[in-house]
Amino acid sequence: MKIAAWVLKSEPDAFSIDDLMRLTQRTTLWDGVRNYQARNYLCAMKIGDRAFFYHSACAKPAIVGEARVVKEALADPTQFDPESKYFDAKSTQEKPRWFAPKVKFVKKYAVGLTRPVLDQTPVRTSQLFTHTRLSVVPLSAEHVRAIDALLKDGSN
DNA sequence: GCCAACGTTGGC
DNA sequence: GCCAACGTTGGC
Repeated sequence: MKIAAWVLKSEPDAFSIDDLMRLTQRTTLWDGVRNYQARNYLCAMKIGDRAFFYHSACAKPAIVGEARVVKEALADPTQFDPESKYFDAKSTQEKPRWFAPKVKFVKKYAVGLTRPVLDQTPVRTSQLFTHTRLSVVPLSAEHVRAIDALLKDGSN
């Protein structure tokens, strides 16, 4: 599958799209990911790539907006910080295990694209729903077209 | 709060 | 290298 865009999942209680909007430069390092497949996807992200922001583990799981990759992944600093909950004793500066790209807020949707809505489109076949535990997921061009179609005729 | 799915760890 | 135990995620 040719990757056309990404989905970044976050629990809004921990870090929501509103939190991203409030940050200086509306930019953040997407750190703390500790899953190898997700890590590989983070490393594959290129500057300019589109990344949909998904709220998970909450009352209304949904794609709530989008961001854009502004810096390709570099060693995730939290893995070296013993104070961080993402500290990894097996990581070294020479051989980091975990990487984090930088993403910037692009927009928040007036109406989020909820699970039941996405389930009625080809997006249901994406790893967002077939590999529910993955927190970074690639989307195909078909998936992106389906999302754009929803955005066009909705209140967004 | 429950439960299913699944990734990770560690003993052998 | 297998597999059981365990921890975490995420939808409901």
